[in-house]
Amino acid sequence: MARISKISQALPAAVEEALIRLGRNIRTARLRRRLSRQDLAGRIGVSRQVLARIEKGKPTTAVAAYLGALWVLGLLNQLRDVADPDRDEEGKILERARSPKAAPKRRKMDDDF
Amino acid sequence: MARISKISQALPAAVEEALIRLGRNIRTARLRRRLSRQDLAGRIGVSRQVLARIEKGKPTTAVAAYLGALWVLGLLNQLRDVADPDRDEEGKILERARSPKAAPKRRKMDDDF
DNA sequence: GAAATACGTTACTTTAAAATAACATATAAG
DNA sequence: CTTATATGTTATTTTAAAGTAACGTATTTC
Repeated sequence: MARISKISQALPAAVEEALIRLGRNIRTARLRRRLSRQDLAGRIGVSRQVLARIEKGKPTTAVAAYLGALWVLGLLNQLRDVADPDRDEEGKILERARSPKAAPKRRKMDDDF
Repeated sequence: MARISKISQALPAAVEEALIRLGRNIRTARLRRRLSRQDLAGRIGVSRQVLARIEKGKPTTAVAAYLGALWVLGLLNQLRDVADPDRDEEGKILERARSPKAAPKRRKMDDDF
């Protein structure tokens, strides 16, 4: 980043929580696998300091570092469904409400005699 | 970032795919909600150029920007389970194998006559 | 006790991320 | 046709992210 990026200054509480939880989870998964910070960081391709920041949930760290950690730990697949359009019920409703494309027209038109 | 951060240079294919999919999903969710880039970016607290990078799945963008987008779109909750220790079956197995704490000891010891 | 390892913290340097602005085109609205 | 909006692209400046190194302490291993 750089230039503060307002988002990282005034971080929504929900985002901060999500980051801290994610970092903690990554740490737990690392310890269970008996990997040192140096080890995991090396496999991800970052320095051990960056991994330390990830485990603390630092908001300004590159997304690829987080995902790389998940990948090395074999947990990346759990990200597949996140924001999946098929599961976005609210979004689907909004879209339907907007474009009634191919409404189940019954026969011709005005056949509601 | 800065200083290249090896991770973003030689990005594992799986991570790249995950990022591209995530960006595409964010874009889809935005369009469904009839939000312009400017709009969504403003609510996240980043410039519209940064949102454009997110939707392209740029690996070097701050994790908070991605999560902020999910948050504004109401999709952040889907991240709760990612890397959840309770769901990390592999990790749990590894941990159990290491510390046989309270192994279901049958009665005393050496009672396998 | 000595040596090795893990991890936390700090400081410094290098590099690029993000903000901002200015330009473009495409499309929708008037 | 004109205007407004949305998006894409590029360039410049500012700022801090990441690498690196050097400290520290705690724990483990010999």
